[in-house]
Amino acid sequence: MFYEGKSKYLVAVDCIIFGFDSEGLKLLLLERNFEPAKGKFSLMGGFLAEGENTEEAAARVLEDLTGLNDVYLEQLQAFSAVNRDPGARVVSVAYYALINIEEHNHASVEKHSAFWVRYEDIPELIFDHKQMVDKAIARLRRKAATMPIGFNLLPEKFTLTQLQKLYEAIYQQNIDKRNFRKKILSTGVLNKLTEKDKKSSRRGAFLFTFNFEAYKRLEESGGLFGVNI
Amino acid sequence: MFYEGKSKYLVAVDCIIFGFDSEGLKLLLLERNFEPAKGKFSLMGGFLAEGENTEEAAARVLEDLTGLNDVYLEQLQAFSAVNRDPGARVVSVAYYALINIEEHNHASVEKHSAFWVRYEDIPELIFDHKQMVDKAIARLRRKAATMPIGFNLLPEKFTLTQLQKLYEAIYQQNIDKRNFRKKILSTGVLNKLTEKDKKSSRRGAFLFTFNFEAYKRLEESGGLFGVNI
DNA sequence: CCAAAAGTGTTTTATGTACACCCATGA
DNA sequence: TCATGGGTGTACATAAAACACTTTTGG
Repeated sequence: MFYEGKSKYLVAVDCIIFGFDSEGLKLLLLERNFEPAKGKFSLMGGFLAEGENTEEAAARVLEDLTGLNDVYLEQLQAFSAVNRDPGARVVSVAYYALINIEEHNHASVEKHSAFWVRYEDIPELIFDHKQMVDKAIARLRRKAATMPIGFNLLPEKFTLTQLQKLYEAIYQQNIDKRNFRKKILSTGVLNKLTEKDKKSSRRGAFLFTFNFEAYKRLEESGGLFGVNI
Repeated sequence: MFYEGKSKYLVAVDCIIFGFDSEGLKLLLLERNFEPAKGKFSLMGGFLAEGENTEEAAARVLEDLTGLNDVYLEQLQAFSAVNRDPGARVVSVAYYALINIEEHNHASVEKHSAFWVRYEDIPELIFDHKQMVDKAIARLRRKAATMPIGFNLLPEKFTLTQLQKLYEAIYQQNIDKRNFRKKILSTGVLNKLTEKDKKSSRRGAFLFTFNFEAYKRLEESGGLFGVNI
């Protein structure tokens, strides 16, 4: 038989979980309370179970940790270096997730001894998890430049200033306010509400929601920027 | 022990092998001479062996098939649907490769009952291989728009017309000759030789080689197109 | 009345796009 | 001498980037 004699491997998923709040872009990390690498910092992961695919495994791990389902989840790639995990040969498929940091279940996070850390302050991570994070941020930057996926990191209603701060956090650079507004409004993916958010200023800032239909149209037409040959 | 009781899986690699010649963009496919799906068409694949990572496995599979090593090889992603392979549960990591179609070993290819097929004429493929091909072409298009990776598909020395035909094949659309030359030459990644290729015209066309140093510089500065926020 | 954030337009520059003719050569 | 592919430049349109002031309002 064709498959006989072939080696089998443990298959894991690891999740690079991005969040965003007033302090900036953050990652959800674990302090491992088990061997190997107990006490070190890592991404949240888990093993693939028989009845699920890796995306389902990642979603399961994510829901277990944050209480959230239906989050933005995208596969990065597989990591398969022979000794990447010193405890056993494990092939890991990395996923990155964008979640609304306000909505997650704090109790679940604490139960796992997980914590949010600013992107600028990421500690040393075990195995190849740093490499996964670097790939994830690169992917997020590329993706956010062509599609407005950043909305997944914000509450349902948000101000343009919040959205701009998010983009500034993702790209780690300042953006001109006028140009940013011009550009993002020209895409038509935002609905302006009559409601204002008065938390951050006396004058108040208009709230916006995300327009999913416009997003789909944008996606079909190839994104914010067409492919220039 | 942490890893105990976890299921293990067969891990495969599948290669989407792109080639290019005067007829256009092509894919190297196999007619399977073994079950399951004997007689159907598929990508070239193989199982992960214990001492190698998936990239090495893909390179091994590729060298076995084409006689080529040191080819452009990039991971697409893992495919892990539970029933993707009806013969067994197999998690497959897909790689796409860009090879110089003239240089491959024809004997090896024939030995595997493999054959080149034009991108426009791809037959029905087994399992999720069509999905892999679709992802691969999308990735190739995106990548080729930002980095001049197309050179991997051409001989060492090539004419601008050849290069343009390659881009036209990748994007399946015509490109204006003057604009294409302006743009590609402005990147500085081409070395113009004094030598001419006289095969395709009486006048002859100047040959170019690829400038790897300029490529690296371009890569560091974020590609042909910067990220527009 | 003032501090603090919200909101708004115009000019300049760079990049992309459309478009048509002459050149060199071998047969 | 002519058929064939090689090679070139300019004008227009669109998009990005730079840049500073006015508005609102709660304290």
